[in-house]
Amino acid sequence: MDVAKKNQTKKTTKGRQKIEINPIQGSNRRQVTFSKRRTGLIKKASELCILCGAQVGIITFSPTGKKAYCFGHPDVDTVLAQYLEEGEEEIKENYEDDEPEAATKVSYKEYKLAEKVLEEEKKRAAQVKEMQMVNNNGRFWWDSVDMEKLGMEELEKYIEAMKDLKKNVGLRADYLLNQSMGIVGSQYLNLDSNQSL
Amino acid sequence: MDVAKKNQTKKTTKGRQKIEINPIQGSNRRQVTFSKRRTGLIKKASELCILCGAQVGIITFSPTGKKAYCFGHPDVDTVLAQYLEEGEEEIKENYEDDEPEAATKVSYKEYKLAEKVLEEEKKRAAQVKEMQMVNNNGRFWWDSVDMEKLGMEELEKYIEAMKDLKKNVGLRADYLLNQSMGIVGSQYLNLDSNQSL
DNA sequence: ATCTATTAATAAGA
DNA sequence: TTCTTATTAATAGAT
Repeated sequence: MDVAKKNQTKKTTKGRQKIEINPIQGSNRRQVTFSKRRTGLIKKASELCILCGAQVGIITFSPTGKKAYCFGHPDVDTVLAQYLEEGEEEIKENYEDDEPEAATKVSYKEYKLAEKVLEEEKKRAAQVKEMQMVNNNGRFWWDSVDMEKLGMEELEKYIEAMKDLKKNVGLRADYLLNQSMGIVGSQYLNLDSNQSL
Repeated sequence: MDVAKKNQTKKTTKGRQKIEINPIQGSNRRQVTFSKRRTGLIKKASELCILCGAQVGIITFSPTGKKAYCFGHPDVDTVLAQYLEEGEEEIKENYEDDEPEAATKVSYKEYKLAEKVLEEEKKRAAQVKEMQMVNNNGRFWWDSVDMEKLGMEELEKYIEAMKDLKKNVGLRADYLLNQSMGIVGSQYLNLDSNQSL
């Protein structure tokens, strides 16, 4: 504080005021606070990473707007992947007792997340062009009847196509598996193909 | 501060000291700081949620130990799923122009995440018992030769088994698809089944 | 864990 | 959003 300000008898601001931690009503004030505190949160997180060598991932959404503000060290996706892998470890532990029932002991968080990703994949897959790469006149490449009629060269091509597909879109293959079940079902069993698996 | 302490001329502590944000060397001191600051970080996050109605997800790993300390509002997986869906939206936008090349424009973060999860699935799947549910004397249920020999009842059972499997473990089905490719490959094409797809 | 002297974050105002 | 300040809140070091 410089001398001029020190000599002022009237304080220029009220300074920081004590607040209760309750929802802020004014939307403008709320947005300002969100901005300030989000910055502070991420600063704290980065300090934690540097001081302690920790890995931290943060994702924030303001109530209005769908924009995600993220922080991650080393990066958000690495931390997320480790979080998911931890879920995998828990499943492994569950298998140790070798009971058949162990198969149903899947962590809820893993299942829920996989389910959401899968749902998105399914929705979008209908519009995807390269789906036709593994579909030959409506027959999928593992369709039992036609499989053996294919020459080695053709079969190899389909397998390569499947590999590329997998490389490019990851979970897309899951959709194909669903489709195959639907096809077998409607062909032999008259199942409703819209039912959710 | 009570009167007795007030009258002491010697200060009882040095109080908070200024520190530089650099890696803490002593592992004990580092662990203490991690614990304190992790608590502080999560407190700040919860305040942000309440004050501003924000959604926040935090995942932290200390450098030692694989334990994840998480915070989430409404919960970690909801926030994660929204983060992933945001990636999906970006992909959808890429599809708008209907180019064939658009199919390969998968967000790197989505691909990397799916890849990691998939890798874990593959590693562990070899040990999983219920794999045998879809395996009949070494033949997979969609094995072309034997498929048509199965009765309706048996086939239906296998499909139900597959559905349960899918319901329980989400991405596990991907492994089966890999296996099917490996089997077809080694049977007809003499591919190395250990190659990564 | 608890204690404080001190630094750091931030509410309000401009 | 960015800046200022008075004040509250977080925490480093020690116990």
